[in-house]
Order: sequence, then structure tokens, then C-alpha cells
Amino acid sequence: MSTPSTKTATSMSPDSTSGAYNPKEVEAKWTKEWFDKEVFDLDIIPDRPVFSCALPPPNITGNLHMGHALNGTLQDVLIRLKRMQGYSVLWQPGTDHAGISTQMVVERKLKQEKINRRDLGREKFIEKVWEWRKQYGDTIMQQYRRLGVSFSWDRIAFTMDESYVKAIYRAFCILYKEGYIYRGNRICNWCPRCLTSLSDLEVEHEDTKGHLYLIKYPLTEGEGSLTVATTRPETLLGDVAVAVHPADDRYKQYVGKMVKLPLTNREIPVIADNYVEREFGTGCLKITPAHDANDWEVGQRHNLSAPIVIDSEGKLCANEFVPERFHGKDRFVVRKEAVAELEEAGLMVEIKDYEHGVGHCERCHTVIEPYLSDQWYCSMKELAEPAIKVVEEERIKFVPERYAATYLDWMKNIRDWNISRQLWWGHRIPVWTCENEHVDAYETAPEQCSKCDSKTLTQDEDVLDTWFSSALWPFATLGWPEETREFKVFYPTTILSTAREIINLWVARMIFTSLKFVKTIPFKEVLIHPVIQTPDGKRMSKSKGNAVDPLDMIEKYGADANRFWFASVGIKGDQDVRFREDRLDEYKRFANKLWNAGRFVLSQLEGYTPAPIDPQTLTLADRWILHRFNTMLKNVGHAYNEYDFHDATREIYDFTWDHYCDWYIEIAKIQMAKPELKEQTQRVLHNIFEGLMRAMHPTAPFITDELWSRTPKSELFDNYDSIMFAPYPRDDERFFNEQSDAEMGLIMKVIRSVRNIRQTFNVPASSEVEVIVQAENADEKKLLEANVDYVKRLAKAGKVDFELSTLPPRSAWDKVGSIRVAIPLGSTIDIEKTREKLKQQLAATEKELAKQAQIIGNLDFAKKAPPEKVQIIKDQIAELEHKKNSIIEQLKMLD
RNA sequence: GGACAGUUGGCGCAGUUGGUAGCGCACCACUUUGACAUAGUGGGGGUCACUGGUUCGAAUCCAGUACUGUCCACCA
Repeated sequence: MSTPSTKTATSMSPDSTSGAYNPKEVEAKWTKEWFDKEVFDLDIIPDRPVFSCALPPPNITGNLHMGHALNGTLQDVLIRLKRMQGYSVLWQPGTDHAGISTQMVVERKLKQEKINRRDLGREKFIEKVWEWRKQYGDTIMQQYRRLGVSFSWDRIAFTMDESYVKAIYRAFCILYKEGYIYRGNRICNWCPRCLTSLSDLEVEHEDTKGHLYLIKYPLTEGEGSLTVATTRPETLLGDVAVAVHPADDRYKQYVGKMVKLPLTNREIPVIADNYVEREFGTGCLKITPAHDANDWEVGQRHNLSAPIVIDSEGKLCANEFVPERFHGKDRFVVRKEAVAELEEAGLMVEIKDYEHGVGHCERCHTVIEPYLSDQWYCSMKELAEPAIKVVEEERIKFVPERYAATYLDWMKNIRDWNISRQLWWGHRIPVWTCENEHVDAYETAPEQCSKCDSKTLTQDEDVLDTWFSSALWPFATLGWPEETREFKVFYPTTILSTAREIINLWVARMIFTSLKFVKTIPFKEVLIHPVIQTPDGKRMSKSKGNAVDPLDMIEKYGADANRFWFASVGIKGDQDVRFREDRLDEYKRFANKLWNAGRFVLSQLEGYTPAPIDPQTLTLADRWILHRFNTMLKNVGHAYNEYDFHDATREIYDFTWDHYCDWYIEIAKIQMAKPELKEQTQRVLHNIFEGLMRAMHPTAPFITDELWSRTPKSELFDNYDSIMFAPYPRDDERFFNEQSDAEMGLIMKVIRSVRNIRQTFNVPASSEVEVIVQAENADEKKLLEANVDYVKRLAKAGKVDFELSTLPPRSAWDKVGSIRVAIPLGSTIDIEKTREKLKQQLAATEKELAKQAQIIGNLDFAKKAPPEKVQIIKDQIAELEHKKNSIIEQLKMLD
């Protein structure tokens, strides 16, 4: 914002823009311009309203996908809009270290170099990850540039920045000292490939075709047996009981007896527990506390042991519970072998096909193994309470509102959060244990135990769940716990825009952490945008190869066209949107249209000095387009207030193409030819175009900056170096003029009528015709006479006759309300064709008449409908009758 | 199993308080007129998923059904 504005743009030759818009060139030029001038860097302007938001930090392993591009565009539209509206804006960008993902990517890379993480050791490995991050970690930020997003680029944050890490450890220690964080030994979700635990939300349940195995457990005494049902027969080695429902008459007598565990010699008891569903399977449930979360609960209730038979890598353990032949074998291999053995032994009663949900690791898609281990947990119930309240009381609003329910459902049934991960890449849990077994949390590496003299302390091996750090994103990026200026000015942030799939994973956690640590909400509104699916309604995924790369689309259609489409998708419509490339083509053509409109307007401004419009001296068309323009501005402003991007986009698109280009520019050509109207027309043409560029800039920053820079501007804009800092246009009530809309509407209808007749009767486009207009209404007649030039030019009429009371024979005509528009065709008329056309019209009119007659014929309608509605129908009938008679008359004339 | 969405011309979608269905693409015809053929002009095409109900009147309100999609959920 430092260089003076270039008023010389006024004199820019219109020839320098060619016919076709070239997005690539313009985007490259302005990207460079913007970054060279550092226009995006944070600039806190005192005494201004504030608008701020934090970009959901993409993973450093990520590439820009459709979701990023959509969300980025929506936020950028708001940021650019607010900036132009005079707000002090902050859009905090940054990236997430993404524990599991990044570790996976780097491990895979090392594997290609034949290096194993373990051989390397923790420290060396982390060094490798940092190297990787240096090289590739900013890829996605570079990709965002192509979209034209106006982040506060000088403030890119990373969840492993020094100040960010401080925030994490501060947060952890507060929770720890207040007793929210605790160590628990229980069943957790375990990924045998990543070798780490996962939170419930990181497990994807997929319906999988499997089997339900019915296995016989013989009683130790007597002949009988109990048959249990399981989907995972290999886990029976860890069984410690068979449970039945206490009220199940079939099995009551067996409770307390012992059964023999197949494949082993162990004997286990039959117990009774309410958890068992009598209707499911056989009503007998095998209890494997170490390998099933529910069984663990049952085991706890009955004081049962929990033998571990599957290890962290998903292999059978080499211990006394597992027969030697299975030692070290993979769980799925053992499943097959166990099934075979059971069949052999005659203990397999039945194998049923069975479809059920199986948990998979979100990152590597390995089947999750419920695993008994020590993990760090965050106690959630109490922390959730205020977070529920702020949403219930609408201090934080979801847009669309329905997503508040998603959030509240989750929060009200919250379970404790497993925050530890057995990874190397991440924030190491800041808990140290001294040689005297004193455990405590420290914000920085301790020199000495907090509880004794010991100076020998060891830190916990685990790292924090990535989401623990992202939960602090909105305030940690602003410097919390330091009271930085940015923090004071911009926090709480105004909005958060994100995808619905992370409402619980991320949004919920930001809310409760902010309430806990900052004592305030993190943002006022949460915008949830739709998910972009493939054209056939499937989820886009890189691994399935059906994902569309937004960078390819930007390359092909231009960033502005893509942004226009994203904005048109908005957040208020469907919760899923199918990707369609032809939509991008539509907006690409729109950009081209705009470009050419700009070329035309700029070419018409010779000798023109920018000046405001005088509402007093305008023509009908001028008044009309100004009315339309200001109506559009009003609607757009309203739409943005409601976050209705779709509506705003449509308003701009329709105004630009239909009203401004298709009608006003054509009319302007007529007016420009008249010396007395030239300057005024230039003024209207220019003022609207210039304002339109500003109105459109938040959605299409590149093309508008380019065109605006070439557009002459009044001194009012001298201080604005770029359109992005110019004020956003507001509607001016002086230009609202409903009458012009009605009047212009009539003229347009007459023009359309003439065009219609011409084409229906094959009048060559090159020939000028004589048009007869018979207007019964004096005002309408006067209006049409006054604006006859528009009709002449736009309908290609050589002469327009308003006085002829009877039509010459062989005239073709149409009606506009009570006005008859006719073209005498004389010898050129095709009688048969005309007759056929008239008969078609007659049939249509009669059909319509019958429909209306039916409505009016309904006695209840006359009685109960509001009088004005009844009158409307009556008027319509009268008009249709009139039309019908005219057609009949016309047909007679042909004979 | 629960919840939330969607179902309107070939395709993608608009339709704010119920009052004769609109847009873009595609399609047909005409037009290279000095902003734009990535264009202009005109035109054809829909009983608004289905079934009931409320109402003088329903794409619009209510109930149910079907299909599609998403999220949540510890039934082996």
C-alpha cells in the first residue's frame, strides 16, 4: 500500500486488451504484483471494526484439494469484502504438523532408501522429518497462492513453532494440574501398522462382508456344550468366560459351571451379565477382555483377568495362553487356521455370512485392533459443559443452523479423549518421572523433580494427539499465552469456516479449550460448507483416483472462474455438491464476457472525465440500469450478511450478463451516437462498470484488479493502490426507481415481440421491417413513442407506425398486454405457415382460458380467496378472451 | 440402530411467508452487426420421486413410503 496510484491508467489504450480473456497471464501478473508489494501483510488499522478468522491448518503432507479450495475461496470472499468495507482484517494462515500422516510419509520415503525408523533412532528420525518438512511442508501454501487467497501471508504459523509449542505445554500443564489429564489402562483403538493408539474419531467404520462363526464350547462336566457367536474366532484364545443373560431360561442352569475353551486346555466359567443380548447370535457371548472394549467392561464387573493374546503388531503372542503353533503369526492367518482346526474338531457349528462395521485406521486403513494399554486421557465431561452452553445459548452460531445438533449430540455424549500417541513425530508429552517415581507435568524440561531433590528425570515417550495442538489453533497462533497486540485486537475471531466432518474432531475441541484457557469463545459463527463429490455422487479420494485436482482446474479455466463456482456453491444449499466441469466452463465464459464488456466500455471513454451521475437528466434506459445496478448491490449486500454466497454470485452474474451487457450496452451504443447524450451515457456506462468491478472483486480478484487498474477513476479513488483496498460499493437510494423498471420492461417486451415475429415468419435478419404498434393505453403509447429509437435499433425496425388503426392484410402480429405489435408481411408471407402458427396460438390460448375458467368456476374460490386474487384471474380471463378474438379475426384476414 | 440432507425438463441447479414452474449447460433454427461465435436472437422440452392429508388452491404446509448421500453409534 505504498506506491502512489497511477492515474495514467485512464489513458491506457483499449487496444491493449485482446478479444479473449487470458486468465493465466493476468493471474501471474497480479500474484507477482500483490506479493512484491506485500499487500497481504497484516496491517492493523486502529479504530476500525475488526474481522478475523483462522484458516483450518492443512497438513504439511497435504496437497490442495477441492475442499481446501472451496473453503479458501469462501473465506477469501469474506476477507476481501470486509477489507473493502473498511474493517481491520486478519486471516491467519498456517499448517499442521499432522503427526501420523507425516510420520507415515517420511517412513515410506525412508523405506525406499532402505532405512528403518527404528534403526535410525528417535532423534535422527525427527531430524529427517524436519528435513522433509523444510523441503515439502509449504507445498500447499504455495498452491493456495494460485487461488488468489489474501491470507495475512506474513503470519504463516506452524503447530511446531516455538511460540505454539509453548501454548501447547501451557495448556497441557493447566489440564494436568487441575486433574483433567490422567493415565488409564484400558482398551483403546490401536493401529497395528502405525503402532499407535487412536481416538474414537480417527477410526473409520466400514461395513465389511465377513462371517459370524458359531463355535461350540463343551461343558467340562457332562455331555452338553454352549455355542457362542463371534466374528473374530482367533480371539477365543484370550477368552476368560462365556456370558449369558441372567434371565435367559435356556442357559440359566449353566451359570457358574465351567466350559472347555477350544484349541486349548483352559477351562473358563459361565457367567451372567445384563450386557448380553438374548436375541443376538446364540445368546452366548465369549468374553475376551483384552481384545474387545465391551468385554473389557464385562471383565471388570466380574473381576476377570485379561490375558493378552495379540500383540501390538497384530501378531499372536508367544505366551502361555497361545498354543505354540500360533506364536508370532498374523491375526488373520490364525483366524483361518483356527477355523480349520475347529471344523476338524467338530466344534464349528456354523459359519454365516455376516456384514458388520469394522474399524479401520483413518490414515493407513489397517483394521483396528482393540488393544489393552496405558494411555493418557483427558477427562471431558466437565470441560464439555460450558462448551455446550455457549452453543445452546447461541453465543456461537452454526451456519447452517442444523449443524449445532451434530455438535451438541457429540458433546452431550462425550467420552474421555485419548490424547497420547505412540509416535515420534509430534509434541512429546511434557510429563517427567523422577527416579523416586514422582510424576509431574512441566512446561519446560525440568532440572529437578518438583516433589523431591532428584535431578534424574525421564520424559514420557508418547506424543500428543495432533488434534490436541490444533485445538488451540485460533489463540495459539495469536501468541497466547502472551497478550500480543494481535491477540488483543483480533480475538475472539469472527468466524470459522470448515467442513462438517471435523465438527467434533476439531471445532468442538477449539471451543472447549478456548473457554477453558482464554475464558471466552474462539469465534462467533461456524460456517459449514458442503462436501464436493465426484460427478456421480461419490466421495473424492486420492487413493481411489477419482479426485479432481483444483490446480488442474485453475490451469484450465482460470482462478476466478473456479472461485466463482466455489462461491456459487456457497454454504446455504445442499450439504453435498457434485463436481461438474461444465460449471467451470460457464464461469470461464462469464470471465470472458466481463473482459469484453470491459474492453468495450474502456474503448468508449475517449474524452471522458470521471464524474458522478446526475440523477436529474437521465434517459429511461439510464434510470433503469441504475435502478437494476443498485438493486443488485442491495441484494448482494444482504446476501453476504447472511453468508449466502450463492445468492450474491447469482445476482452479480445475472446483472452483468442480462442487464448490463445484453441490454444496457446495446442501448448505450444508440445513445452514444447522439451528441447530446454521449457524455451522460459514458458516465453511466463507466460508473456502473467501475462499481461492478468493486462489487465483484471479492469473488474474482484477478480479473477485477486488472480491469479496474485500466479503468479511469475519480479522485475519490486516488488513495487506493489496488481495488482490494477500495471501498465496497453500496446501493444509493437516489437511484431506486421502480417506475423505470416497469417502463423499460414494456419496451423490452415489445422489442422481443418484434424479434419473435421476425423469426417465426422467417424475416431475414438483414432486412429492416416496418412495425405497427397499436397501443390503446395513452401512457403506454407515449412511452413507446418516446423510446422508439430503442425499438428501431434493437428489433431492427426501419419504421414504427403508431397511428395505423387497421392492420394491412397479411400482417403477422403479437400482443404485449393490450398492445398489439404487428409486421405487415405482404407478399413475403407464407399463408399456410401463418395460419398454422395462429391456430397453434389459438389452441394455446383456449387451453389457458379453460384453465382459468375452471378456477373462477369454482364457487369456493370466489367465496374464500382474497378479492385481489379473484380480480387477477378475472383480468386474465378478459385478456385471454381478447387475445382469442384477435386471433380469430386474424385468421379470417388470411382467407 | 440413530440423526441430518437431497429427490423440480437429458444434465447441474433456483424457486423468501401456498395463487397459472425459472436459470445455466446440452438441443433446434437463424445471425459472423465495429466488446465478446468463450457471442447474439428466437424456439422446443417439466402432471416439481411416490402415496395420503390440510386448503377454494400445494413444487411450496403436514404424515408416511421409496431411492441416494453424509455424519454419529461398544450388539458379539
